Amino acid sequence: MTERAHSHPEQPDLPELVARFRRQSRKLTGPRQAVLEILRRQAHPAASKEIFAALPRGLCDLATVYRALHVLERVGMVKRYDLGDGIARFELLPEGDDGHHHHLVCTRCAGVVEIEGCSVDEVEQRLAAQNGFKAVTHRLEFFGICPACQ
Amino acid sequence: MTERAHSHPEQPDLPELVARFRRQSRKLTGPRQAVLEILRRQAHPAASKEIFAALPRGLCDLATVYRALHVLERVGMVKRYDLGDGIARFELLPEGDDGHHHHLVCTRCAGVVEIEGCSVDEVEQRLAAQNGFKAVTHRLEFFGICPACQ
DNA sequence: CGCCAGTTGCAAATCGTTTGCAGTTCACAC
DNA sequence: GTGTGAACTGCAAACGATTTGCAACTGGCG
Repeated sequence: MTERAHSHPEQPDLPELVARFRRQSRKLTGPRQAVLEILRRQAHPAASKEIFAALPRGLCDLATVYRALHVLERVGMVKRYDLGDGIARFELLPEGDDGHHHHLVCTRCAGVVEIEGCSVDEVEQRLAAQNGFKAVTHRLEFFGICPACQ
Repeated sequence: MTERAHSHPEQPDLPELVARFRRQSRKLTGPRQAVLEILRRQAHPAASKEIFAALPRGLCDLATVYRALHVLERVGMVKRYDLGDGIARFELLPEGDDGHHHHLVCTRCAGVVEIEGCSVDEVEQRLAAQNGFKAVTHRLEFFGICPACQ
């Protein structure tokens, strides 16, 4: 399963991303720019290692990719997803968007379908009220077997 | 946050669990029985290490706890949860129940509230139909700040 | 009572991720 | 430009959860 269905119809271009990053008063280095460029082309959450592998050979160390992803997450340009295997995956975040959405993951081939919209918000509200919690959010991912794997 | 709210009102007793386990044609050993006994007393998902720590000192190796939990999971007596930190947690499963439910986790103190019921099933159905997926399930956990931590 | 597949302890191995440290470089000041 | 210091990077070692190889051990059936 490799389809890149209806997702991120219009990824921002590199210059725009770079500008956004600079606005956060961060140093724009080769590795960071390259990581942004890779993320820009991903239709689905990408693991650190995948990003590393997609980088021009030897551009930088794996540790640097991890550090770059942390910075990008901290400044809100990237969102971390946990798709159920213990591997962190990252997606570029549109400016000013919290990027809240979910995924449908094939448990056979690990293929991913992006799900737009989220209907759990009311539940969230109710839970917060009932339990006195603040700042309630949620993590929701779907798993199943995709057509190709059945 | 340590409250053990409205959860598992009636945990099965040890003999019953032991019988269930035996029915799966597994060897009932000291460590396994002890792990069941610990799980029986948990109101919330417990990490392998917590279970290990709660065991009579020196009863068995940590590796054995991991192995026991795997067996219990395989025979459907225990369910694994991922509460967002990279640590597996386990809850005893009532017989014949798939134990599907969710949790509300405090991001400050890691306290857990058990959530009963689940309203995502219709969404699940729709996703399966729309994407041609089979056997669709989901993983949903809520995070927030509990009253005591605010 | 004996056997042996299933279990266990122990230590070493994995795997994703993080970190200490010394050397390098970006971005702003002059 | 050129200098400078804070940020950044490479490398290798450290980490923490979990798994595994292997030899010794033990439930539970015959």
